Amino acid sequence: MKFEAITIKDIAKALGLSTSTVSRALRDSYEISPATKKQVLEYAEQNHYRPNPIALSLKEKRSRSIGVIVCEIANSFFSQAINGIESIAYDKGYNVIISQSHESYEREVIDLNYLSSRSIDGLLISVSAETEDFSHLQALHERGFPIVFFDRVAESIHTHKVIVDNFKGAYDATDHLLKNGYRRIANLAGSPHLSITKERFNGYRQALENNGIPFNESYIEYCLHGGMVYEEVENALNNFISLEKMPDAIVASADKLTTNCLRYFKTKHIKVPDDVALMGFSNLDLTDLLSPSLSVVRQPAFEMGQIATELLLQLIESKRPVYDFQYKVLPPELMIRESSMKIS
Amino acid sequence: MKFEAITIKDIAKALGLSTSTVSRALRDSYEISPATKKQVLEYAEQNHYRPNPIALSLKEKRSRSIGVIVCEIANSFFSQAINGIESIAYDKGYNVIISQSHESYEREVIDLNYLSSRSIDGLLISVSAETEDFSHLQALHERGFPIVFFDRVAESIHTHKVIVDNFKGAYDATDHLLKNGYRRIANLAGSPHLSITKERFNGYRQALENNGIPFNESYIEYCLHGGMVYEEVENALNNFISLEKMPDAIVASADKLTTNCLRYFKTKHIKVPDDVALMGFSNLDLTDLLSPSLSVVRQPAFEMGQIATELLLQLIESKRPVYDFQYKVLPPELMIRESSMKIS
DNA sequence: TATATCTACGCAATCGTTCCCGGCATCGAT
DNA sequence: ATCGATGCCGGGAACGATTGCGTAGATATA
Repeated sequence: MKFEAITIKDIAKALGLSTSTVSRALRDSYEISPATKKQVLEYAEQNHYRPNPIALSLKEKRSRSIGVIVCEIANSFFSQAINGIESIAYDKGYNVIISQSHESYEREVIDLNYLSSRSIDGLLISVSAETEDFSHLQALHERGFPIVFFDRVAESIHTHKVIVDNFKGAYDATDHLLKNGYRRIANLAGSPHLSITKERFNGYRQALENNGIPFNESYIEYCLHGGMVYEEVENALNNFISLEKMPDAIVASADKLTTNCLRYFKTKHIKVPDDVALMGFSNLDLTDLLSPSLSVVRQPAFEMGQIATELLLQLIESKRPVYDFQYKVLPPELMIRESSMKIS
Repeated sequence: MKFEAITIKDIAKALGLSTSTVSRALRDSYEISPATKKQVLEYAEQNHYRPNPIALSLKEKRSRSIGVIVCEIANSFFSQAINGIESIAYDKGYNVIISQSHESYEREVIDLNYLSSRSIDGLLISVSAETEDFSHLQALHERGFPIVFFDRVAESIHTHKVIVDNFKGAYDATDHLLKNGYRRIANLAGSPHLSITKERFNGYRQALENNGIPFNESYIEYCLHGGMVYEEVENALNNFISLEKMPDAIVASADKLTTNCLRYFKTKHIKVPDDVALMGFSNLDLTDLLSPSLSVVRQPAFEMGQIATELLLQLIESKRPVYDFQYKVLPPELMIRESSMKIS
């Protein structure tokens, strides 16, 4: 099925004018007589003329659209971040093209190639859990392509980055559990390749240390797919509960880890927080309705999306190369509920 | 910051060839000598040459991208549907551009104008809760632009549509509540403009009728924003509980209605299902972890996205106008849990 | 040797739009 | 009457890639 839209040429032919005149009339140029303008404008209106954005992109060498690569949009944190991205992009007249890596490195590379071949003016990315090698991004960045990282960043690439204070988030969560009497606190961590996993682990560890609790190697388990696959959470938790000294509390380092953790305990009839307390990173809107209601570390996802987009557009619209990159760190928010209640 | 990518012209100039030769060499044409091909291919590889998709779009009069308009991506049903859309589009080499209407008619019109001005080859849409007037879509459709509706359809527009059997979903949910002993069943409905709201209401009403229960006008409340705004759910439920004969069960017709309903009851310390049972449409992955766990009508969102996309691509790639449109109705799935337990 | 055939490339148009450059009227001033 | 200014408009190149057609030069055939 062909959808042939009207062009400036069609208008010119119909009205016996040149394309230049029509173009100028449509852009309200002073060089065109009011009569001609009126004629052109009316004809364009009647025939639903819309400038072809593709032709404009070709001429202007910009598409006025930005690409976004995240692991999953069906993840509260990312869908909220995307809302933030969209809110800014929309205001500035940019289109947003979203791709999902589904936590796969291979897919991330494909998405990147797809997007970067000049159909987007810049990229916002939160790397996949599998990604260890950042050379695909590095290469693009070196050739001057605008890239801004948010949440999961590539430390080796020197550009704008927007993250939450993951150290503080994990520190505060762990500290809160300690204050509530828990002593054997485990860390259910995401992919070891991710910057956020390391930062969160460091916060967790520092809180233990500051409270005089020695770090126990068997109290950390990594989930390569960040909790996307239930079995990997199941295995990790099986390991925890089969320890002689089973943990009495868990700090989960990602959204899916937190909820799948709860699902595991429910399945195994392990009571939260009586048998084991739970506190995790999550941006779900429903954590207050869960059973038990979940104590969480919440990230300002919407704001992160907004700030990252502002930085990207700034990069895109800058006349000269930018070397002064920003590293924005936003505060997380602790929301205390039932799952981390004081030990009785 | 400018990102100037290499073009076929640059290669031609560097190698002392014409652009035609370079183009043909890159496409492995038989007309080009092996030596030249090798030279061109190597130079292109070294300099990261990628064909400019915008130039190709201009020439081929197609962008190989499709637009999607939904109310919110931060909604399980839609994010799952988008995953389905993406899975098919990706396989067929199409880009997906997502826009959110945020349940606003005005925003939907803007999104549509933005997308339709030839930067997309076709559109998948689930209309906003506010939308009563479909002329913006009608106009586009009449001019031959490929459109496929899913979930929330415009009845008056004759094109492919993919929905779930909303009547059956609501019928079965209501019937289930009746079988479990509930008699005063209310319907917390979404926007009265939406096709799905009407279909679900009809299912609800028919189930009552078939079980010999008269329909009570005060047992239906509409929420114009489909539950997006908590206050509107609050008002509706305030009306229900202030009735002399308060409902003993509620059928909620949308995701946000269902969860906000639960939130309301939790806030008011109304016990579910002891004081009032709850059953709703929802595609959340966490309904089993809520307190109480929720009985829901689940839609095959992923499959809906896939089917809608297949139909759209079929429309886009069809050589001649299509007049034989499909109306796919998929079965919903009832998931029974605690919130609709048998009356004791 | 003259003609036909084939190889390997270049020219130019095309997609829709913008914009520089130019040009033809008309008008007022000298 | 001539000149400059101004108003109004058209021609054509450019953006990047593809492709039908033309053709120079080499080789093969008669």
